[in-house]
Amino acid sequence: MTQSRRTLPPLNALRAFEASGRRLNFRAAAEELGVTQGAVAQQVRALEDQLGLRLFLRLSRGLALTAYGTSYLADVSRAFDTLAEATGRLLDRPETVTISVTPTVATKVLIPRLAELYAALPDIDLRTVATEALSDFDRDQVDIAVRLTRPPFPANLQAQLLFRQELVAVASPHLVKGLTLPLTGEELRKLPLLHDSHDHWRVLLQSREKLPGATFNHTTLALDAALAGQGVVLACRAFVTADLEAGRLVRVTEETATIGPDYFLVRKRSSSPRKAVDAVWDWCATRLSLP
Amino acid sequence: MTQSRRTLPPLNALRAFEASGRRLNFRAAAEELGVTQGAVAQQVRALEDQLGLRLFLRLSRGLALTAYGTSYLADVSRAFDTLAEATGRLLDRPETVTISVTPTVATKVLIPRLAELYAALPDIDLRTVATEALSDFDRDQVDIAVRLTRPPFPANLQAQLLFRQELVAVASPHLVKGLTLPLTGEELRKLPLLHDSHDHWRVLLQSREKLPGATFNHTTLALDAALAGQGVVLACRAFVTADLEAGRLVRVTEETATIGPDYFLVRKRSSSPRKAVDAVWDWCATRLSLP
DNA sequence: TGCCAGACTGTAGAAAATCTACTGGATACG
DNA sequence: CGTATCCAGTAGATTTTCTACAGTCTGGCA
Repeated sequence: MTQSRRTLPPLNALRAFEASGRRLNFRAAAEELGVTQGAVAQQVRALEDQLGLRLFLRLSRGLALTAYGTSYLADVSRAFDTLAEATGRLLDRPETVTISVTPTVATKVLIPRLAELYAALPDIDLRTVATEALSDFDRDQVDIAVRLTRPPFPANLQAQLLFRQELVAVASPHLVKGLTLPLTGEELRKLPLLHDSHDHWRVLLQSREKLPGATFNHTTLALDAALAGQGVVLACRAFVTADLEAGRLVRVTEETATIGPDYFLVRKRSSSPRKAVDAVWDWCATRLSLP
Repeated sequence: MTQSRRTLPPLNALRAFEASGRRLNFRAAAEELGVTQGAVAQQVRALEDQLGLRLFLRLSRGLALTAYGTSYLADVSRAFDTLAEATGRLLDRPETVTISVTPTVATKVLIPRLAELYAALPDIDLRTVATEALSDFDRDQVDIAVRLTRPPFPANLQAQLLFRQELVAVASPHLVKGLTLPLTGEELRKLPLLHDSHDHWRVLLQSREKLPGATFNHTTLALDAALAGQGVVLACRAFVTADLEAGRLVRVTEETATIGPDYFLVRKRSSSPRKAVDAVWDWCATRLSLP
């Protein structure tokens, strides 16, 4: 078997034989394979030559299989069917699309819209992977990512801007009850400030010093704290839109600061686009960007 | 299915994947396939690219199959096994060798030596086809032929002289009982002459006229008539050697006439010689030629 | 009968796929 | 740390494959 693996006939010639045997006509087989009649005839001739026997009888009008050809065709067809089925299964596998996002994007942007995604693309099984950083599309079997990045992008990546980091200062309405909004800088500094690992307060307040206040390693945690009335958090507008609309948070100043880098939808360019990935990509591009 | 036949991945890439998956090492797979490591890696990369998913995890030291790779490998291996088995069956088929000869050669030369052939090559199953003319090696699935022909031969044919047409006049000893051998031309003309379709008597006797006597459409029939004492036949020495040695026939004159064309062993040149055919060819070349 | 259409064969040159030969990066092992 | 052994990636060479076209053969048709 190992032996015969090495002496397998040219596979493309086998494919030509299989098609020709099914159609009993080189021209039809050629059409099916997308080549010319001569190419198929040549391949089959080479195969017969290598095997040292005729697979077809050449009739004046078409082909007929020899006894050898008939039995060989049955086996070869079976093998190609196996390959076709296996490949089909591989490609038609449950349309799982894996999206890799930061924890904050997951909590604040993606998860709230999952129901909508499911309604729009019911056949797609989305796997959400929340990690701080994406190491490798292939290794992690990730189809699409949302990442904080900036151009230029490597040629093998496709990237589309989702939203910029438009920072707004927000707090629970309970925290600022009795104060007039927007707050002045003076008033703001008196409130507890909540920090995430990006520490954008210094940018917004143009402060050189380290500002006091609780620190969280994920923006989403700082936001949770803000929702709980524990302070004012500076967050990307995209992450708080829903909470603002629902009145769970309020903007405490009118200032905004847009800083880089930006949130991009990213994927690897592939020569064989998967429909499900395309669909999720398109959905993300429209629904995850700010209106 | 017809659909997926068209979208089958590149077959050579599948073969590279199969070997790599078995060995879990591109270099080993490359060696098995007789190419370089780069070639295999390239093929596998192209396959993964087309399928749009990773089949292998590239580890620092070798490869590991992904989940997709594992299940795909099983199916692809199965398909290649099918092909290998089918091809093996086709090539290891009972070693039938077909030899096409004229009826006379069959009766007088080949069949008397079949036992010897079987003793020399017991694993070979010889199929003897006796026909007046050979139309087509391929069409008739003929491996070797013995034919009356003359050079030059087409480049795709291999030919080897077996024996020339050395005509001798023979008769049953009963027919010439009482006569002194060799006969004179005079005496010869008084005996019944047996004719086959070649009608060589006119050559030997330098006769312009049509000579009288029974006519047979095969030399072998004329010889049978001679054996039965019905006349004198002019036949190729090669066809009567055994009967002469056994005393069933005697030469009635000492004259011989060698005429063209000659008997040649002929076969089609093939890029994939079959051992059994080679063996029969060699046997014929030595055993069927005159000593 | 003569001729055309449609089938395959065979071949030379063009086009494409594949391979080789490297360079380079990563990791395990002593 | 240096060495050996993986795999990745690339450019150019090589080989394979395809196309285009000329030939041959045969059946059907006027």
